Amino acid sequence: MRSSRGPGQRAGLSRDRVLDAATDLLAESGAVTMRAVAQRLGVAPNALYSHVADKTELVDGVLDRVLAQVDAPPLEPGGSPGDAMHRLMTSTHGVLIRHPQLVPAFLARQGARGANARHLGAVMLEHLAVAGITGDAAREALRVLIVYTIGFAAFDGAPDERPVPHSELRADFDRGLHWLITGIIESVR
Amino acid sequence: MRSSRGPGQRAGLSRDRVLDAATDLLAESGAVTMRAVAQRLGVAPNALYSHVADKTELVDGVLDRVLAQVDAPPLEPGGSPGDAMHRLMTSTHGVLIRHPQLVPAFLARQGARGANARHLGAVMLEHLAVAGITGDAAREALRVLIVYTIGFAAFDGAPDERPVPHSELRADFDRGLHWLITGIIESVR
DNA sequence: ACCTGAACACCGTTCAAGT
DNA sequence: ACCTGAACACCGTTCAAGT
Repeated sequence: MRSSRGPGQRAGLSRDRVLDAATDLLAESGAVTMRAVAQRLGVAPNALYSHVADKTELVDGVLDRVLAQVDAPPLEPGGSPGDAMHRLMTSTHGVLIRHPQLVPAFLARQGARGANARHLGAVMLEHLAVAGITGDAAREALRVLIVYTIGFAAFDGAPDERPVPHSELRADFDRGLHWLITGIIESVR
Repeated sequence: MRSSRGPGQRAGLSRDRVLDAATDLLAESGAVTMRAVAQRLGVAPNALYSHVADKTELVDGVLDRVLAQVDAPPLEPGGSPGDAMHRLMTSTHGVLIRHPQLVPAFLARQGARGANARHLGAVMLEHLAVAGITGDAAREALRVLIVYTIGFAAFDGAPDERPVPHSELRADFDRGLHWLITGIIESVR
C-alpha cells in the first residue's frame, strides 16, 4: 500500500485511468482534488500532470463522462418535438442532481464542451428545427433551456437550513420547463 | 504598514468594517479569502474570527449587502404585475452580473437568506398575488424565477473560449424571463 | 515519457498566550 | 473581549532528478 515504487518506476497510469479515478472519487466522496485522485491511484500528486494538463482539464473530462449518462432518444418521425425536448432536459436534470458536486463546474463552463455535450446540443437543435425554430433563435432557446436546467440542478444540490424536498424541486423544475418550452414553441406561431 | 501592533493592542475592527473590507475586496480583485480580507485591514488572518464565525458567515454578509443594490419599486396600483416582476428580476440579474464572483455563493445558498433577500422575495410575492397567484403556487413560481435569474447570471460570469457577448446573454435572459412570466400568469387563467 | 521528492505559495481554522 | 504568533491540515502546481 505504501510506495513500493522508486523514481523512474512506472505506475501504469493513463489519461483514462486518471479520469476513472476522478469519476469514482466524485461519486463516493463528492469532492475532487488532485491530491485525492493521486492518492487513490497510489501515486505522487504531481504524477497526474503527465496525463492531464491541469485540474480544469481533469474536471472537463469528468464532466463529459457524466453527460454520457443522459438519455437522448433520437428524433421520432411522428413525435412531438416539445415532448422530446422536455424528456431530454429532464434526463439531464436527473443526471446533474445525481452529481451535485459537478454542477458548479458545469455552470462555470457554460454547460461543458466535450463530445457528449455537443451531441446533446445537436439533438436539441434537431427537435427545435422540427418545431420550426432554427438559426440564432434556436441557439438562444437552447441556451435558455440549458441555463434553466443547470440552474435548477445547482439549487437542488445546495445545502440549506430548511431544505426544499427533492420531489418538490423536481415538480418546480418540470413546471418551469413546461412554461419555457411552451413559450419557445409558441413564439414561432 | 507593518505590524505596529503588539499582542493585546486593539485594531479597532468591527463586524461592519470586516464586511466593508470583504465587499471592497470583492469589487476590486474579484476573490474573497480570509487572509486577503485580513491583510486589507492590516490584521492577522485569525483576527477576523472575533467578528465573524467563519467564511460562510462572511460571504453571507457580503451577499446581502450586494442585494441591497437591487431596485425593487413597490406595488403600483394600476401597473401590470408581470411588468413589475420583469423589472425586479432584471435589476437582480444586473446586480448579479456585476458581481460574478458571488454568483456561485448565491447558488450554493439557494439565493441568500439575509434581510434584503427576504424583502425582495416579499415584494415578488405581492406582485404574484396581484396576478392572482398565491400560496404554494406563488412560492413555486418565485423559485423558478430566482433559479432562472441566478442561473443566467452564473452563465454570464463564466469564462469561455468563444464567449457569448454580454449583450446577447442579456437579450437571451430577457426572452426566457418573458416566457416564464407569461407562462406563470397564464397558468392561472 | 513517466514518475518521485521536495518545495513554493497559497488556503481556512484552531490554540495558547498577551493585554 | 480583541488581537498576535505559531501551527495544523489542507490545496494546485513547478522544478530537478532518476530510469
